[in-house]
Amino acid sequence: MSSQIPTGTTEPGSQPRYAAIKAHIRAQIESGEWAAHFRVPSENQLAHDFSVSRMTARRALSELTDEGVLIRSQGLGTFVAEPVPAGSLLEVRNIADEIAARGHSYANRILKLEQTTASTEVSVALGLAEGSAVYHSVIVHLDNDLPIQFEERYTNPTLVPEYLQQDFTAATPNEYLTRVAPLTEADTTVEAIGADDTVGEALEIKSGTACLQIWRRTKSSAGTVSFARLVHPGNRYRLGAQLRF
Amino acid sequence: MSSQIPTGTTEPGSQPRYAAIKAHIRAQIESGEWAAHFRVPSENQLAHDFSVSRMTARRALSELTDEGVLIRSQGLGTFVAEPVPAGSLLEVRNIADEIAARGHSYANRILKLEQTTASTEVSVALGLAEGSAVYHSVIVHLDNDLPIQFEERYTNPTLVPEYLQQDFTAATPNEYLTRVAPLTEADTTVEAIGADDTVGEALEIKSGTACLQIWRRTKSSAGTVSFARLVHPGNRYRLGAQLRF
DNA sequence: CAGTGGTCTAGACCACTGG
DNA sequence: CAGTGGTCTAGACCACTGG
Repeated sequence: MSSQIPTGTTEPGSQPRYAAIKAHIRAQIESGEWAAHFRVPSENQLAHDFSVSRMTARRALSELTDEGVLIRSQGLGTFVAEPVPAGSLLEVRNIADEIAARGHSYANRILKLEQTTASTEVSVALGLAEGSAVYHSVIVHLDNDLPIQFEERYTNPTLVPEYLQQDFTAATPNEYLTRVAPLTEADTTVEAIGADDTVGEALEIKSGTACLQIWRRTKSSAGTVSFARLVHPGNRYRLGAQLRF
Repeated sequence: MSSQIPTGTTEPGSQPRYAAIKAHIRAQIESGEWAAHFRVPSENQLAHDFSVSRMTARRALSELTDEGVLIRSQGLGTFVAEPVPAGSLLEVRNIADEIAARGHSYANRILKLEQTTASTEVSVALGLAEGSAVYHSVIVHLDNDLPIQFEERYTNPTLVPEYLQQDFTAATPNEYLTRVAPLTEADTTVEAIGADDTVGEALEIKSGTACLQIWRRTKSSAGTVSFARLVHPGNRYRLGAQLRF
């Protein structure tokens, strides 16, 4: 980092300077030198230490934040992030129970609870005509006050007419539905996505953060009960399964 | 975007300018105006259209690229990305067969095939003493020449002594292991991660891109055969399961 | 208040692609 | 060659946090 390099140029064959700074920070964390919650040097400090502009130091910190390695807070500083909890995959468990089983406190935020009309996707999933009335809820579930699941759910009003009258702060949709329309079948799809703006805001993470997105269609003996989209911040959740053959 | 705004300032209460540009691009894509493979305006064009500096236009394009919405190529331009394929979850299927089942061409790149010593994590997973000799392979699997899985695998040399002598361009590790040490049990963990630099390079995606990471420990009657880490680009892969109760 | 991160500018040089 | 995206600078103003 000592030789003079002209603007916008990188030494041939070497990595970009922001990448060198990222590597340095990762190395400190992996060696244990910088533990979780350790406050890493500020943008200005790194810019000085590595003889780069603040924008370049900033890029290193921003990318590591996007990658879940660091956490930034305006006015406070940048800190080393910490590891993750875990959930179940082959069962359809109630998130509140999962959290309680970990000995953590559970809470939620109800963002929407309304009747709406079925989009093409929702109508196909629930086996209803397009434009039919469906119930729609959006709830954020919190583990020790930290958002851990964004739940968007469409429910068949014929099978669960009382859905909108429930108090979901007391019992989650999963808990309620399991009681009134026992589960006989579930289709699940799992994928990784970058959070969009809506999800990012709800989960208090940056747009683009890697998230586990689970689509789940649940059926009871009477038909398809609901269609849910569950989004978990990648660094705050895992799914596990033990298979036997 | 017409009023003069001083440097570094945003109109109070409004979103940042890069966010406005992102929203505009998303709107074009969602309305169908810009289909997959459509070439979006260049950084300079957007900078001119929105009266911002190129760095600000660039930020909008970069973030959308990180989020899997766009694909960028130096010298060519920036293009609208397209939707995704899908795989299976409850079985342990051979990726080459999955790809063939979709009617696509399969190929792979063998990055490593070596003997090494077991780290703490690997020794625990395989039930060996720390520092024991283990076989290690790193292979990238391609679907129609597009990287779709980064497979890093540690194998127990006692149970599969011929592992390093195999030609994995002809039969994948999964295929070979299934033949010589039939599967009796598998532990699977699924999570979302942002790609690190190694994985990003191997999968030809940007560091930080959302990926599905699957940890899988496979056992046969004789013991734990191998411990694998499978990383899929989030926008190129899905896992599905149908559960019955 | 000084220090932090967040947004933004107007330039620069570079590697890479197609024609 | 002109046009594209990739890296980088040296400044600016801002909102926010703690003391």
